[in-house]
Amino acid sequence: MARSPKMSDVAAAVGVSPMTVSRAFKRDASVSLATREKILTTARDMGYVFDSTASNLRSQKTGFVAVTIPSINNANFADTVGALSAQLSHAGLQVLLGYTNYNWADEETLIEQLLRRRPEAIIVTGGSHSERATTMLKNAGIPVVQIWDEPANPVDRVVGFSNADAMKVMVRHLLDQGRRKLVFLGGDDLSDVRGAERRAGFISALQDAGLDATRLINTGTPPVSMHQGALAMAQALATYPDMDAIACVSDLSAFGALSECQRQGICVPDHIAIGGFGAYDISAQSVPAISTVQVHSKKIGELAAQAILAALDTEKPAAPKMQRVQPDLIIRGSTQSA
Amino acid sequence: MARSPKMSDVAAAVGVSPMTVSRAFKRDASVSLATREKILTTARDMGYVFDSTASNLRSQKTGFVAVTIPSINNANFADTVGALSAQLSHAGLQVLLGYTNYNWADEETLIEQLLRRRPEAIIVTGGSHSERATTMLKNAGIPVVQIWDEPANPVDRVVGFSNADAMKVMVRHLLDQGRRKLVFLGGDDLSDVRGAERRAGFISALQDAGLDATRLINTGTPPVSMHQGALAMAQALATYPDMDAIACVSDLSAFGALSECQRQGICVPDHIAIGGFGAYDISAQSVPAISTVQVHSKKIGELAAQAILAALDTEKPAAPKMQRVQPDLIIRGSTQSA
DNA sequence: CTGAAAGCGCTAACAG
DNA sequence: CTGTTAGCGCTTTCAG
Repeated sequence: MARSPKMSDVAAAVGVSPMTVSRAFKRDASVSLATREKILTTARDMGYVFDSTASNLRSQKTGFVAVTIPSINNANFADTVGALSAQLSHAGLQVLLGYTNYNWADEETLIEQLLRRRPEAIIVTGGSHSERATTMLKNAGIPVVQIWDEPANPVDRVVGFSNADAMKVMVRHLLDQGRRKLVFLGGDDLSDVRGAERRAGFISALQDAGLDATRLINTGTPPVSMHQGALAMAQALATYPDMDAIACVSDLSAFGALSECQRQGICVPDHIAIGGFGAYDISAQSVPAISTVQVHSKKIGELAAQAILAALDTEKPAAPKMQRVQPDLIIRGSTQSA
Repeated sequence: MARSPKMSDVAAAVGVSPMTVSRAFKRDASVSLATREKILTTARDMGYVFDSTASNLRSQKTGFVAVTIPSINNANFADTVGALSAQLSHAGLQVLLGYTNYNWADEETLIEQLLRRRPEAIIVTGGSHSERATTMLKNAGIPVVQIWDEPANPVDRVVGFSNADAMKVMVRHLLDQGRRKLVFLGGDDLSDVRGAERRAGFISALQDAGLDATRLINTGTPPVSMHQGALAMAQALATYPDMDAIACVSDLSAFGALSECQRQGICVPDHIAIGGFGAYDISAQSVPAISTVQVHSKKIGELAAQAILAALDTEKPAAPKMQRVQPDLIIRGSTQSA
């Protein structure tokens, strides 16, 4: 197969200048209807494929928005990215996605790799990064949005919430149900910043209530799976036989905990109440359904996209730098008798 | 903030030619150790960020591998993409991901968008596409890998399996357990090619056994959620009160079906056996655990990456065009009494 | 509405 | 090991 045709090849075939072909490929550019049609038909017949790499260099616009998430295999982040992609694609922007593996070093490398591609904006999950990563973000000269967190020192824009406060709401609900001997499952790993914040919220809420806040079960490195949740629940039951409630770092571990209870013949919620986090599908479908914290993953994606579009559109007034997407408590059977 | 520095700015600051700076940024290029170190330090101090867009144009290499999946929110495809990304990143290649929304028209647009970015290879999920999409893939002049399917007319390379055969194995297992009144859940939508194939496998296996193969429950457009699975199960129970087994298009719908049985007080597997598909985490953790078809999502990603790397490396001998990743039946409590 | 000239920032190719 | 020259394929800019 021969070298793939370029714009000048199409131009020669049609009998116009390359510039006219270039215009024919833009929505708004002024080209006569007949000429445009002829160009597009000819281009298609020749198998011409527009070369973005050249366009990007000359126009200094790539149409990329870089996005980092801890892991691709997480329904919450997937929802955020899905909403983000959908919104941005309307504006002709494409998501360039990368995974940090819940790891600062990987994140730093990733951010550098992504910035080399000259994205027009960058969205990072989380509010704490290595020093160099923070510097790179600050100096990138493009809009930066931190999501899924509420950083003390934001780099630029933020669309997030306080993971600690969200967990406090769940703990207070468990206390309202009369539970007093609470255990927390997960969030011990330093690399899982949001998990650690949820754990801190658990501790803080119990201390406020004057209750024992030291019952914490470790699950190791994130992501915390259903299976790890089940193992941790078995450990919790062995360590704290008098426990009457457990708050889990996510719905996945909560479901693992629930299934472990079922295997051991422990009744949920009568004997032990289980609280989840994240409003994954599983929490609505399990029997009993699991009470959880709805974090509005899609909404975060939508707002982040809008923040980007507003920042990129110099015509529009600046949007607020910080947008809080307040999580909601969803009460279900796992914490409340029928 | 001033215009971001370019290579020639770094070169001027260090007192070398831009070419030497360029070489300093390549792993293997020959530059004296002292010079390279000085260049890298100076570049960092200046906040220089290498510009891939220029490099891509000049060297005619982008380092991108385009990948299409139906939906980002699917643990199976996420596993495949995760394995793919990990393998390719070792070779300095970055995944450029796009979603087809289980839709041929969207896929066609997406493939065109991706090809404009000049990826060095493209991996598409599924083996059937619009005519124009197929043409674009064939003419792209880069390695193409179709995954998760076994197309009758492959475009180029394939890493997949027969969804119909995989479902047949599940149906035969149900028959071996003495079940005779089987229902299939899902796979009716034309856009879900793999679901439709599984359904075809169900029908074929039952016909081979001389049994009624007409008990099919529709679930509408993919992806089929847990909730849709539960609704469909309720419909199945109402329509076919004498059913003794149900084969589901995925573990998610199987879990929805299981939870619906639990809500209705129907015992699984004693009264009804439930078969899933995909070996999602949920199938191992539910009570009872769900028998499923393990499709080796990660392995598919790894082999696809290797196929790409082999195709890109002209030194290496050509890998086989078609690689079958045979699914395995996993038998658990949902189809077999303890 | 269309065209000509120049150049985006980097690197292939060649020279030393 | 280092430098020079030219140009990747498109689009900005300026003319007409």
